[in-house]
Amino acid sequence: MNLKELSSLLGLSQTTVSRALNGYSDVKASTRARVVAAAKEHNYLPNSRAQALATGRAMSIGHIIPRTAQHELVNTIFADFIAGASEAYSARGYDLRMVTVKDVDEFATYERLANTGAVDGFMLHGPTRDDKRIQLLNDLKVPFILHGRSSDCNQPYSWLDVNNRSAFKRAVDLLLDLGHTRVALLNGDENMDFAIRRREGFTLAHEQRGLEIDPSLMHSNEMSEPYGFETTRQLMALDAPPTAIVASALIPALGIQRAAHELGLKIGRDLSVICFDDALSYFPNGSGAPLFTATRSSVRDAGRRCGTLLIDRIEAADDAPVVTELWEAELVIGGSTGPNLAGMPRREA
Amino acid sequence: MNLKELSSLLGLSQTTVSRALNGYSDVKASTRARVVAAAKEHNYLPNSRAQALATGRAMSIGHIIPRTAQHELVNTIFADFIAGASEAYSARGYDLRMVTVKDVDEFATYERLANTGAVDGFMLHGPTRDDKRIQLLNDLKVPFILHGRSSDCNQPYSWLDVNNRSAFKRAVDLLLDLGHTRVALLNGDENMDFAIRRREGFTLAHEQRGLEIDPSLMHSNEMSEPYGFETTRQLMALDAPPTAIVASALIPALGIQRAAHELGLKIGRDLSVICFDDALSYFPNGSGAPLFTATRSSVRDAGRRCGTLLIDRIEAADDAPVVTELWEAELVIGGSTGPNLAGMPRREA
DNA sequence: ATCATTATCCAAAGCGCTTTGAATAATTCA
DNA sequence: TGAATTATTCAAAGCGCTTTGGATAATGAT
Repeated sequence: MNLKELSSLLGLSQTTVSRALNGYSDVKASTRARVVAAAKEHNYLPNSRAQALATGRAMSIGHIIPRTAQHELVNTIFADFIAGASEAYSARGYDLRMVTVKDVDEFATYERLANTGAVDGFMLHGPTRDDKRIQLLNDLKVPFILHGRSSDCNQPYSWLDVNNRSAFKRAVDLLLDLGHTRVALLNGDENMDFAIRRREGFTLAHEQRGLEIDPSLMHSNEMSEPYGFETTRQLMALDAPPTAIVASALIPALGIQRAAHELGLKIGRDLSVICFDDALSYFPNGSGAPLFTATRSSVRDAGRRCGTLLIDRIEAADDAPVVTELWEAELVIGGSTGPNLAGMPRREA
Repeated sequence: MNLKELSSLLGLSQTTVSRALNGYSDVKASTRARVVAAAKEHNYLPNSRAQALATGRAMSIGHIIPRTAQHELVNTIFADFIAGASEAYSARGYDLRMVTVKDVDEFATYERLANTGAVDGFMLHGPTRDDKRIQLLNDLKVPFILHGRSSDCNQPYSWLDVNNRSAFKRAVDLLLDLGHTRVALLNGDENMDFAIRRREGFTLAHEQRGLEIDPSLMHSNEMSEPYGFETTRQLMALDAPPTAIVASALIPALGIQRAAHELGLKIGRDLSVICFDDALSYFPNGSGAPLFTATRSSVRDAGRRCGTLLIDRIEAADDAPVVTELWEAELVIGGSTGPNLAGMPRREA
């Protein structure tokens, strides 16, 4: 059933039927009612390809995921983020078009999707320092929003970010207040902007108290469980091991925990741990009381909000000013932090 | 730049330019070369909305994700699966259209996407016993494929599944061979078909040796870390606790591990654990030697293969026979399994 | 040299919708 | 009552591609 058939069935023009269905005010109420009823009865739905061509709107948002050997963006955090974004899209009649590409094709893919009109806008994941996608998309004049920010980028752009610097500063402050003096950092990949800012917060907290940071305590990598595990073993084998660790995510924190257990260290007593908790739905930070002390911000909520902001931009005038939103993470106290005991963790052979 | 502009620029008809670009043999080689060069030079790309309307092909695959209060499909496993599928799509020029819907709207959304021609086919996630989506999509005459199977469904359908029954049977066989007699099951949500089959394998292994299963050893839930943790605590508090556990995923296995540590039990000595390992890229089962003994099958590979099979079906004749593929999981021996010591795990106060 | 092929190219007709610009009918105003 | 509004409806022109069904020119066969 298409428009033509439906309208001839009703004895009306395609124009009237189309306008009736699209809520224009220039069709009589009784006519609209007839049309709507007939559409429902015959299960008529406008062909979205034709609609897209006629309106110039694809009603879809592009998410481009680069594939590389080492860097894996399709991860847990990403999954929750798009779940949130997708909720926002559905609510506004848009949907999510996801394409994974070899990293070398990434730019070309943005260009293709924009120039072929396959999408109305882009969601940008995992921005790096001075992310070149920003300039590209500004030049292409296509709406987009960053989840995160891009340090050292002097182009205008819209973003939503959690205050990673203050989150990590607060985490370190808490540990220093507890008497810890050797705090390790298990950061994410420091090509990523969020990791850069987290390191800044980590550093700032130390600086404000006039503390030097031992470079051997600072690590950066993809946030996997083995990364947490192995780095912790390495750290604890140092001549002066840390008494506390700040980790960039719950997953490496689990690795830290495993290493601690193996070494006979009790988390929260012999070793304090604070992690960033993205509040992933299927990977809660404990049930009830938080397992880990954490700086928490729901990445799913962020996705939902980013989706809404992006669609607002798509539907706004081309020259609408950029929007920015900075979220503060919440600091939740769990069982993984405690005072520094005697300046050295208790060791058991 | 559109077709019309490009062709007038070249002094050719739209027909010829279009056919040149689409590789038809009725255009002179030198003409094609000119056209291709000009297209490249002017950065011409056909408008995909117009193309979709003219060809009747959306070049996109639908993934519909229901949202419910309890059941969360957008999880880790799902993320890796779509990453794989998406690779297959990109390779064939398709992309992935994902929409999350309230569970009550799920069927209507399949219908809408199919009837509006927004997608060319569907990927079905997380099939249940007698999954009603199969009949719906068969009636709609739209290509689709299941990742998994649907017990008790007598409709024809294409699927790719890992042999969950044999995987769990082998896991239990191994434990029984090691002398364990009380083996617990931490299954996934038993509304899901994969969980049903895993339980069958679990049961079958016992039956073949004439062993009764204590119902209090069998659990079923969403596969989260706290689920593994709490269930293990519960199990170990029984009068006759199990000496081995089979878990449906790595994530609850981590919870098992945490509980074991808390109880002073050493995994692989006091408590044996085997889990199903979906080989998630960012959540490896240890690095190097496997952490857990596991039945392993890459869900990402499955996604890639499902994507290819689905596109094959989309591009094949409407009456092409269904395709099915059953993968055997690999059994990898890690450090989490060992012989049953004295029939009772060592307990430490 | 004539007719049948083959190689190239193109005009025009869709694909199924939205939207513009008018036409017509119904009301309102003076 | 006649002019001016206002309310409804519609024919036709796109949107930018692909594809059908010829044309026309070049080549081959007889």
